[in-house]
Amino acid sequence: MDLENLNPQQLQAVRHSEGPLIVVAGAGSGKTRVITYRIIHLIKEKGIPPESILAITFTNKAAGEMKERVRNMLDLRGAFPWISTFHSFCLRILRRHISELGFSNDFAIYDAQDQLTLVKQCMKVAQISADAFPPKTLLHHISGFKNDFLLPEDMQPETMSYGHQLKAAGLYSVYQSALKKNNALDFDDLLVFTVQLFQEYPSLRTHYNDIFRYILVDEFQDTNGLQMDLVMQLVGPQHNICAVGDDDQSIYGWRGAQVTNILQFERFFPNPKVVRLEDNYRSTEAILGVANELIKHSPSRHEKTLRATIKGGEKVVLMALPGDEEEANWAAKEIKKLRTKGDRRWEDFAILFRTNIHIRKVEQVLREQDIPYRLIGAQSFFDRREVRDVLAYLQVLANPLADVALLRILNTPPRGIGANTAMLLLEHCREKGMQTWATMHDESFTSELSKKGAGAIRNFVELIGNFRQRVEENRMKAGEVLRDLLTETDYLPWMMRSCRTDEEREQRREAVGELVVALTDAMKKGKTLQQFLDDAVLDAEPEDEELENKSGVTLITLHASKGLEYPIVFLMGLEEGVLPHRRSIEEGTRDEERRLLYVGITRAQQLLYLSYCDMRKKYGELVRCEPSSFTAELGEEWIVERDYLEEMNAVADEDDVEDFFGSMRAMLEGEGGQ
DNA sequence: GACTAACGTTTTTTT
DNA sequence: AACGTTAGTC
Repeated sequence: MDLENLNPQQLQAVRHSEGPLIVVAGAGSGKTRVITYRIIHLIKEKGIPPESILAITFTNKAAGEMKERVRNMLDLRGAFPWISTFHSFCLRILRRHISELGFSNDFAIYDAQDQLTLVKQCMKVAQISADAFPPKTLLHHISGFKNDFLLPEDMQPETMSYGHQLKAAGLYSVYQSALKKNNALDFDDLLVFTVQLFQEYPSLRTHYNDIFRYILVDEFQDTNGLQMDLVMQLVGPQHNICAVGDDDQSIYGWRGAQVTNILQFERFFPNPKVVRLEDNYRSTEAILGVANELIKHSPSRHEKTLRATIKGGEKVVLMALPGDEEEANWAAKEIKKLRTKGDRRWEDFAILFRTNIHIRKVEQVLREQDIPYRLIGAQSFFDRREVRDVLAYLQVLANPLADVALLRILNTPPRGIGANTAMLLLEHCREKGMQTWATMHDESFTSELSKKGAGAIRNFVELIGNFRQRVEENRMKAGEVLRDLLTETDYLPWMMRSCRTDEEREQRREAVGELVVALTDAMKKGKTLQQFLDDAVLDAEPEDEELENKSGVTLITLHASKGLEYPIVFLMGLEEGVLPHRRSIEEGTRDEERRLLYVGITRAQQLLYLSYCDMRKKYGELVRCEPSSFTAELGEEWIVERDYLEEMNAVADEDDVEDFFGSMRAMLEGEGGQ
């Protein structure tokens, strides 16, 4: 293996083998390379069996990339390191062992929307007003409890002072038993139950300790308490843990991430070897100058400075604009100009924003200007209504207890089971403590209904039963069965009828078509319906090769941009209230917003444009904006401030002169002609 | 029960 | 501006 192109620090990290290792890796310091080389080094030079290496990342994208890189450097058949996200790792453990905790192994996973639906249901049961207590907030608190590994029975309401958290503590057990009744786990549960499993069954823990001799965790600054617990459990007595991260890039505090996990790593794993990667190979000196200047304002951090290996570079532009429309148009124009003059590809550009909502304006302008773009993350494929409907059908086929899914499709499309019947159904379930599916078979329930209602329920039960059987009988044809189902239930025609425009119709048809193809593919790969649904929830990016290969300008949120890099970056919306976000200002988490900006800046390789507006549309209304307070923290050395309006006026003046001569010429020519 | 129109609410970031 | 919820009508 060729280690010569690594710098001394990188080499140290790669070569270290026994005992805890922490790699503090600044942005663009070749972190991914170190991780990959380290894995390869362990296997090839130290003779470690690949399957005893576990690498954990936060996103599927990162996991996928790591797998890809390792695969390219390793021509192993069969044995391969286990590389996955925290959540999918836990999922695999739980699918095998969760029965020990009294759950059935075919549990469903609830995503954010499912969780919200369930919380709303629970709040109704517990008679909590959704007006006084926003369901989202309660859910957020429940998630907070879970991230601290607090179970419902650990709640101590008397220690809680304020209303929302207190209410959430009360709701927690209701929510948790509702999940259990639905045979479902939410995202956090995947971790909670795994930690619980290892806690209650030490032999199981030892078993996995024996399997995983070397553990590597990427983006360590983003681990929360629960994830730290899991890491501690997984790391056996040998303490062969390699944690890689950068406290300056900690941007998931709102999800319970604790920077102390990396800042005080030695508290968890004594006497770690510490390696710092401070040489940046990604960005110009100018871009790094701005980044370093900004992050100096960040309190309590590992002291470090990113050193530029690429000297000089164009100054970073800080542009003032009158409005968001102009901002988007300006970027579009600049991109077009740079592409032709600078011989760039569309893929070289990225537009970064604080929130998804802001991306829409840019998207619209790019479409108008015929600039191809790829939207990352924003409205995920799996968030589309028709996709969720179809997945709900599949979930009901896969898992008879999937109540949230069942209720979603109960009357979608309308089949005579209206609000009344649904209400009776729910009440009956609650009274008898029965599952929805079982209740629909229950004589004492159906006899309560009108003749019409009872008939509708009977038809529905028959329909689902019928298709469940058909899927069971022929897995390979699951795609076809799904298509039949959507036709026979009138779902597809019904949905098409409800579309207002042809474009919408086409999009929906496509989405459903893609889903059918994806299902068929998954079945061909030998996956179960269960696994297909797992992938849909946990890896919510569309598994769409077309989008992967699609060329174009990247539109992406700051959060989603972490770990990525682009030659030219436009970072928009540097306004007080946007970045830092209004909520962050209220909650006092400005420091995290600064790091978010830092992450954004360090994505840029060659050119960086920062911009802010005077006015921006908010809730469909024009609102005045202040430049972000962060703009004052960027230093002056590498910044050039520009004003769009002034430049336009200057250009207009030039145009006027041009116009004057033009009309003179026309006049003279006109005279000459006479 | 199904459909429509008006109303009110929403917005952080992700597995 | 866009979405979900609700009240009112057939």
